[in-house]
Amino acid sequence: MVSKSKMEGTIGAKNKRNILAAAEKAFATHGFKGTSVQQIADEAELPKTNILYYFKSKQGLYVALLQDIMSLWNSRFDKVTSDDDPAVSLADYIAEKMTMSRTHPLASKIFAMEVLNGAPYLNKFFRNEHVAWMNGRVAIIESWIEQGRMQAVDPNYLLFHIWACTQHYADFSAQITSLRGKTMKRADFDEATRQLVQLVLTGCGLAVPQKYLEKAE
Amino acid sequence: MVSKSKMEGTIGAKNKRNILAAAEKAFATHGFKGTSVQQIADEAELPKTNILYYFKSKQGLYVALLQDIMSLWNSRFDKVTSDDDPAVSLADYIAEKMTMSRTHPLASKIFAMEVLNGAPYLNKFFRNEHVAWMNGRVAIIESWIEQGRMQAVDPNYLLFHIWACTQHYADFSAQITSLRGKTMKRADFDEATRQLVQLVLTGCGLAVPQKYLEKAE
DNA sequence: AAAAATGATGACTAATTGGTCAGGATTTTG
DNA sequence: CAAAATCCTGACCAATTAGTCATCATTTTT
Repeated sequence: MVSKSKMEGTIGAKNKRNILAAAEKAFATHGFKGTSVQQIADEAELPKTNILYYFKSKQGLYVALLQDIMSLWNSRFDKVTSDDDPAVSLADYIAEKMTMSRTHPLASKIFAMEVLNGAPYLNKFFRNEHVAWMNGRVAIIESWIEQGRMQAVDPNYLLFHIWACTQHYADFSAQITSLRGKTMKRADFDEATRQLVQLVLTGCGLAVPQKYLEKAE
Repeated sequence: MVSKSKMEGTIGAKNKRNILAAAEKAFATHGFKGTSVQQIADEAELPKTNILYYFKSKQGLYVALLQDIMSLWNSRFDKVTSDDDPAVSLADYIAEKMTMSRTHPLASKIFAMEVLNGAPYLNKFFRNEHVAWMNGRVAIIESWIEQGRMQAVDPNYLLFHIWACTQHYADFSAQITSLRGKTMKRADFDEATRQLVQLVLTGCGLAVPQKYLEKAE
């Protein structure tokens, strides 16, 4: 096989991925303090010392995982412009975030816990990239409003509310499952997406795009 | 003073309140595992053993605190009937929950953490009182819809979304503060409430009650 | 005021846990 | 194949921490 040379220690990379996946599961269920390196080792089926070999410390592993998670937050909404359609753009963004909650609930939970605890490892990120992102998106939404293409709502609060609702399905799944008596399946997420899109778009004086009106994608 | 006899060890009650307040602060900031009994003792300005004297164990203290917190969740919305006005009832409920996030953010955070971790101590509560409450409220909203007084939305998801948005202001305050560059003051909460009421009520095809339209209460 | 109940606390213990280290195995490179 | 780099791990250690216990102090009750 020729595909090895500079392929960056395939063995190490594989182990790191395995450890990160195990850490995600453990940290999401028990928090940073509540998770022992031994638990992660058991989950990864590796001896504890091997975890510390690849990541200098428990904290180092946690920070690496957090970075991994933040990179998942990228979205098509990042590139929306004031020429795009507000209804479609917002609806798609909501749907995208709902999909994230369905497919990466653990990542969402770890992020939530980090923020709950005052975001000690994210404050730098928040104050830099994140503020810039926010300013950009707020400007787009404001331009839609100026163009008379949607109701005058405060874009900041609108975004907060979209995040709150979409992330809720991952973060509060225990409560939702108890109340419904059954877990949220793919179809339930689709219905929740439709309900949320309807609520938000109607609330912004926008027509709901066709594809969010019925049982289809 | 005559008011002592069966007043249930005023001294003990006072200490318990003090300890619970200290525990709330500590648990909200560091989670259950991340908080040591010593930290709570320091916060309460009492020797550690005194904490263990009043509450049998760290877990016992945590459970007592959790019960305290759950009792805060009671609301006027619990008693709303199908004869009440949907717009006013929902708007007031949203406002009430927003006030809770402003005045009891620590309680909200502890609840959120508990649910994030799978709600091990709340599952019983969820399956009993909480499900009953939910069924009752869903029935009321459905009756409003049948009476043609509001849009046909799924009441379950509507309630999830109201909780998500209102609690978000307590649970994610670190992120919100970073993005805004300043903390949410009373006036900001009022504005957020107005924005959310407008979003949800309009989204449900309801007119926004007068008192949520301008800068007044 | 004696007795009983409640409140208070320092000293100690057993268990957990993050991390080190020395030495060995395996893989990659020259 | 030899050397270098990377990978692997058992044994061990120091720090933290929940909880116990014996003892003493204060308050309440009789």
